[in-house]
Amino acid sequence: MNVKSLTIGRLAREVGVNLETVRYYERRGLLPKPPRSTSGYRLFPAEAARRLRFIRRAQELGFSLGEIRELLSLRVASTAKSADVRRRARAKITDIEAKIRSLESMTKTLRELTKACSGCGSVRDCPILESLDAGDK
Amino acid sequence: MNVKSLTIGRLAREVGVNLETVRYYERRGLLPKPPRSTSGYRLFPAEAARRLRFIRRAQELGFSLGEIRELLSLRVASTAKSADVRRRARAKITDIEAKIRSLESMTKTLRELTKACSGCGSVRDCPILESLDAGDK
DNA sequence: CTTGACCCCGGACCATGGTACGGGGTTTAG
DNA sequence: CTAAACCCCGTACCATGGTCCGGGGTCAAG
Repeated sequence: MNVKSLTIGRLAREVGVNLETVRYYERRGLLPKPPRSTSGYRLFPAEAARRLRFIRRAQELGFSLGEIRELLSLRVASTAKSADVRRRARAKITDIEAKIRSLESMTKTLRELTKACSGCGSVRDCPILESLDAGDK
Repeated sequence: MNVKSLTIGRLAREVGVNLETVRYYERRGLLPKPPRSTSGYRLFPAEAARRLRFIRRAQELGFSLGEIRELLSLRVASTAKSADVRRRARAKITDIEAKIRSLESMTKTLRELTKACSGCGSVRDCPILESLDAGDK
């Protein structure tokens, strides 16, 4: 209450997730355990909302909760050596760049598809459709 | 056997997935039902392997099997109107571009993190760590 | 001081995406 | 011709990521 804290219900509504999901993430260690009011209510700091949004965004990008925990731990690992954090961050960068390349090859193919089909009447006449799964890096 | 077909086991090994997974994808409509030998064995065309690799890659990028089926259907929808395929392809392009932007904001933050920390001895001294979840688009 | 909205917790339940099992036929190398 | 290796199918089981339930306490408005 001292600064500007959120109850679990407010937090969940603000971010647009189920209340139970917030508790679940806390159990799984993705959200730090918040302080409690005298009656036991969770009092989340405002930044918990940013963290929660980050988690959801990362999930949509194909990261598992375990991987997301790793990503988040990069900013929290106060005991780890800087060199270790850098190494792990670089590994993540490499992973993410591979994802970006895959996604770019998908959009490229899809763009060719929409362009090449502009003139066709029926899709069965479009040979370009054959190429969609060819984008192996 | 006529052209160059694969048994389910060969296909699975070639792509590096479990044999049961191939059957599962067939049930879910992600792989077209292959012709069968007289004794009932599946005889997959060589391109099934490409399709299977596409599926796995798309999964790593956060697409559900349902979404992947939609992506794949763009090249197969022989009854659909070209205009419809174009519309759906454009929608997918928009989705994918949003993913790319999210991933880019992640790598950007991670890169700042590795750069800014180059001089720090211990991570607790690095204020830049605070920024990791700030990349809201 | 009650009523409705909120919170607590543990445990049951659910959907997705597989993976394993097991009884039975097939194929192929020796 | 036989054993190993493969394939068939249906069904059961599993992990992940939630979601719901229900009995009970709490808080704020009227």
